[in-house]
Parts: sequence; structure tokens; C-alpha cells
Amino acid sequence: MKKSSYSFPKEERLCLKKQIAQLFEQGESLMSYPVRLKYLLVDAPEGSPAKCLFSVPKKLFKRAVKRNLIRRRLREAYRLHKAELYSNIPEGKQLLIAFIYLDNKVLDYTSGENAMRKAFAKLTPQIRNITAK
RNA sequence: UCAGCAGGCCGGUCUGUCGCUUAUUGUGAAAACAAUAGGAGGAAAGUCCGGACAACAAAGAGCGCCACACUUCCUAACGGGAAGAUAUCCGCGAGGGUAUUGUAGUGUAACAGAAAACAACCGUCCUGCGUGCAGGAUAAGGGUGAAAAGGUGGGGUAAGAGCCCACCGGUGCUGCAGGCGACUGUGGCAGCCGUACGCCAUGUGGGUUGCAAGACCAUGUAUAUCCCGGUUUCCUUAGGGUACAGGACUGCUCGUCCUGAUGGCAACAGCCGGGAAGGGUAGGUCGCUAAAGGCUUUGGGUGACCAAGGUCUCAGAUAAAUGACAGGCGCCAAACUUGUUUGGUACAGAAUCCGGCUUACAGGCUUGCUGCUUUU
RNA sequence: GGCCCUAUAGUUCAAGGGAUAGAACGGAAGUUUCCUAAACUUCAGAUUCAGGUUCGAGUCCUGGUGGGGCUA
Repeated sequence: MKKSSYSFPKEERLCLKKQIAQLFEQGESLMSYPVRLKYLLVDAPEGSPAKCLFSVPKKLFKRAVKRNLIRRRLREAYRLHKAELYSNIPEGKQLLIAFIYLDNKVLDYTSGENAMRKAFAKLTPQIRNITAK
């Protein structure tokens, strides 16, 4: 890593419309309360090991302030803990992840952090399975 | 002091760690890295009005549709704002809400009630006789209703009535005074006068769509569809007028223009050019933020606002940054140990940009004014 | 982001500003039957919310809330 492992530049974010459509059509799901994950492993010789996006449905929170707050907290939790995920992703592959918030209450940072740890713990064996095939 | 009315303003702050984004500078071939500076609001919201800007459309006339409607002013513009006018309702009051074009025409007013506007059910009075009915006169009195035919007093009459008179209220015309004006005050004349809501009429304004507008670059499939023109082959008289249909202006009508088929009549294939429709792409750059800009001083105006001078540059993201965590301070509430603990700290997040309106909002500051009751 | 539409019983729809907001299906109770179905009788159940206009709003006007659509 050229930069500090806690940075979160644009190339680690999922922002191409094509890739998002691919992720939601072909990706697999995983629950880790209060978020739901959607993930897909694709071939990518260059670039960052993972790309992710965070989503809070408008149906749960009508006000944009609350949606922004949750999305920012989730992003911080991902940014500070992504190193433990990156070590498990093999060379030449790229992981696309979408985090979708499910609760209808605004939860604090620590519960988001716990959810993130739990999600990574669940995700690593799944990645091994896929790569083994 | 307390309660209240009208207006204006603010709406947390500091430190540390790790991040995001824009600009500039430096290093570097580039990717990138480093430093410095900036990085949500009074409503950024609802998308309700008005503009700027952009694309498309546009010979014109009439009608329709939508919005607005007292006066003077402000403004780029407005359905917004300021200062007023009149009427009415609420409040003790400071004040607040609503309405306002119309001497034309026309409609409706459930139930109840005699009657909802060319009004006789009861009543009152007159006449007739068969003495309780018929014919008339009459809006003074009467239960109903949201609303009942100007009000009070006098004259008058068979009984009554703007039938007549005086005063008052209102309407129309008009003289004088004040005001830029709506209008106000006051005098004269006239006709004697209901209320509410519509339709309708009059005047003014409105082309449509919206930055996902639009411009450029990149990526990229197929000439498989349709039309027109030219040319080659084959077939075939050619050109014009009239009516019909469709389309555009346009929501409708007229009108204008264009096209089509019919008017005796076309067909097939290849190539070239143009157009339509369809398919594909979903990346980037511009638009994009220096503006009807902010702050401030002076002057003008009752005010909205305007003029002149000075000074400043103040978000530009694009699956979308402006943050997360920890601690301190401030503010509010409760508890008691009276200076500690515990809890809370609003509404809410730019998406092309401005001017308004509306709605949400913990708490606080400030200017002017009011007070029936209450305290000093 | 921009531009629009809409809201009536549990569901699908009605209702010229004027009695208690109507109909169908569904629900509940009863009659009939040995029991069920069918049939018949009865009942319950609604104008998205807050203001305003009006004597009187489901309807007219204003604002909020919810639901839905279109747009490269």
C-alpha cells in the first residue's frame, strides 16, 4: 500500500453504473444486522482489491440528514477495518460490495463497527469457497 | 415585574486522532504524493409563484383555457413586498384576519316557513248576504329560518303602507374644500332602497419544455426497416386544374402552407446521397458558479427600496465531498450534598443560479408598543 | 435532481354544495339442515390530516402527510 491503510480514495468506491447493475444482478447476499451485504468477486488485474457502496433506503428515513449520518458512520467503520478484509482477497481479483442499512432507527457508531467485524468474519470463508472452485 | 402585540437578528464553540473534496503551488514521464487556503442553510425543505439561462417552435386574426383584479409606489419580474383607503369580523388594548374590477344581463338559496323576491297562511279593514262563507283592500303584528322587504317619530287612512313629512343610514348624479390617488368632509337634487354565493362581462398577463435543458469528445452494432432524389435495367404518354383526406402553425375555428391517394397506370434489383424510425453507448469535458453578489459608510425616502464611495471573493459534488470518534467549555432541565451528578442540546443537508411565498424549528438577543384582571 | 398524478367501508368503485355518505364482494350473528354448501334476514364498518370560504363542505380554496408515475 502506498498510502496509509486507513485512507478511502475514490478508486475504492463503487461508482460505475454498469458494475452496480452487475453486482445486484449476479451478486450473493449476506446478513449482518443491522446491514445486509451484497457481494461479487470479479476479475481485475489492476486496481484496488475491493470496491464498495453504502445505501440507506429512503423508505426507512425520509429526512436526508439521517440517511447521510448513517451512511457516513458505516463508511467510517469500513474505512477503519477494511485491512482485515483486504488480506483475504487473492491477487487479480476484485470484490464488489454493497452495504444496505435495514433498521428503522438511527444506531450509533459502535454497533455499526460490530456489524462490520461480523460481516468480514462471515465473508472470508465465502471468498475462499469461491476461489477454490 | 408579569402577561401580550408587531418587527428585526442569532441559532453553538475549542482541542486531538484518522479521513473526504475543490483550488493553487511544488516534486514527478505519469499515476500519485506533500504543503497552504476554502468547504451546507435560515429555511439548503415543499416545488407554490416570478425571472435569468438553454433548446425547440413561430405569417396572422378571432374564440377558448389558466392566473390576477381598491389606490399610490418598490422591483429584472411576480400571484411578492411597502405605505395607505373603505367595509366587516376577532381582541379591553397594542394589533390581527378577510374582502375590494361591474349603474349591463342572468341563475340558485335544501329543511323549516304564508312567503326566499311579480310574497296574502293567520291577522286587520271594507262590501255582500244564506252569519260563516265569498269577493276585494292591506306588508303595521305573527311562531320559521343563515337571511324576512330601510330605522325612529309624526301626519294620513275604512284598515294600512315612503302614501306624505322630519331626522338618521344607504344608493345615483352634482357643487365646494382636502389628498398624487383610492377616498374623506360638507352642501344641493333625485328615486324611495334587501342579503349571500355563482354564471357572465370588462381589463391586464401567459408560445412549449426544462441543466437528466443543451454543446463537444470517446465507445460502438447494422445497412436487416421505411421514405425521398439521382443513375443503370425493364415497363410506361407527359404536364396542369378541380374536389377529397391527412399534417403543421394550434387547444378549437377560420385562414395560409405542405404532403398523400384518387384523378387510366406502375413494378423489380444494384449503387450513391439525404432524411425518418429503430438499435447501441450510460464514460469524460464544458454548461458550473463574479453574481439583479456579500460586507460597510454616507445621502435620499414614512417605508419597501434607491444612489454614490470603499472593501472582499465566499461550496461546486456527480452512486454524489463538507465527516467519524474521544475529551473540554457554553446553554437548558431535574435531583439533592449548593457545586456536583444525571440527562438533553431544535428544525434540518447545496445539486444550474437568483427574488419571493409557504411550511418545520430547542433556546436566546434586541427595538417599539399595549394592559381588563394581577404585583410593587 | 426536475416534472406530474392521486387519496371514500377490509377490497373494487359511486355520490349536481343540502336528511342518517350508496352499491357489489368480503366479515359477524341468526333462520333453514342431522351437518355443510346454497338461499333468506339482520348487523358492524369509511370521506388522508389541519385551517379557510359558506347558513351548511366528501365536493370549493390554501397548506401539510402518505402512495404512485414519467424523465438520460
